[in-house]
Amino acid sequence: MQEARKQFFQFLARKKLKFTSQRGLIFDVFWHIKDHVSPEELYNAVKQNDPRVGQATVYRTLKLLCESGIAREVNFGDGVARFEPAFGQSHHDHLICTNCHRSVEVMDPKIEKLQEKLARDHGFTLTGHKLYLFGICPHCREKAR
Amino acid sequence: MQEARKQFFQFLARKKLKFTSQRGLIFDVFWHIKDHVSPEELYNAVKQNDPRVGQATVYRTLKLLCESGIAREVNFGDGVARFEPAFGQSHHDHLICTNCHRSVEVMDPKIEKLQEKLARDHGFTLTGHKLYLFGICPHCREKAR
DNA sequence: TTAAAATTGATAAAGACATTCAAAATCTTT
DNA sequence: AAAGATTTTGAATGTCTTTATCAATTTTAA
Repeated sequence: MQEARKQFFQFLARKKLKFTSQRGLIFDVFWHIKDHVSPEELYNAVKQNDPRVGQATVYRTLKLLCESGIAREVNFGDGVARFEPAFGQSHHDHLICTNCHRSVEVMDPKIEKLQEKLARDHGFTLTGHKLYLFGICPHCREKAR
Repeated sequence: MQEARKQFFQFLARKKLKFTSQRGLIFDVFWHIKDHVSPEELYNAVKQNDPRVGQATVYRTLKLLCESGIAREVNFGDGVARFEPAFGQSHHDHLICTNCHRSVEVMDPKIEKLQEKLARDHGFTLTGHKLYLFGICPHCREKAR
């Protein structure tokens, strides 16, 4: 059994939540996609495996996945929440093309360090952050010419 | 007349949009608050000056304020859009307490520079960014003990 | 002043997500 | 393994934010 799956089950056990086939299925489908999905996209993917699963269950399970550290919510500013695998994935931020809306995962340890320091300087204990860089990707810039 | 107001009017003129009393009032109230406001908060504040203004107009004007560079949208992840003055204000990001939801404006030129570089390294032309730092503020940490 | 065009406000609509609740599934105890 | 307690589920409904519609009004250019 994969590490992530185990972690999710352990989380459920710790919280005294029940292990249902729906939760297992939603985890599997989510984990298999390996990309950002909106709740609706995930719901559609899950339905292909079991059409009887309701979308409320997908929303509920997505919340559990986040709480257990398996998923992470990202928000590109288009009014739709998106979720991506967080467990075992190295942390990263997003560089988003405002033209074609595609995103690239980026990461700079120096920025992370400075964020820590910035928070500390204000007396905060940093628990997380979200950084979105918006710009025009090379592809769109090329096309614009 | 204030600089910001002038900029807003010039924006309207440039876009061949009309100068209405509502737009003037919404600008004034927004500018006077000098803090993040949700559309609803702004709507309520505007109503105190003129109860006949509709909330659709507030939403519409808020969009214009953003387009004209007067306002900037921020999103603390609580499902409500918030807007803050952007004109004449130096750029900053937000450090948000996940416990009491209060926010502090922060800024680090080194981080800004590194963001530029990060985008450039991926061939992107950076047009903007949003950075949210989440943590526990000194006040809440103290109370927790 | 008048006509063309944009704007307004009330209302309805859309869209994402949360809640409700009876039925079903899971877990615990025996 | 049966029963009882408890949680979860799915369908429907509700809520909340934001957007669209449209007739009436206001602004602006001529």
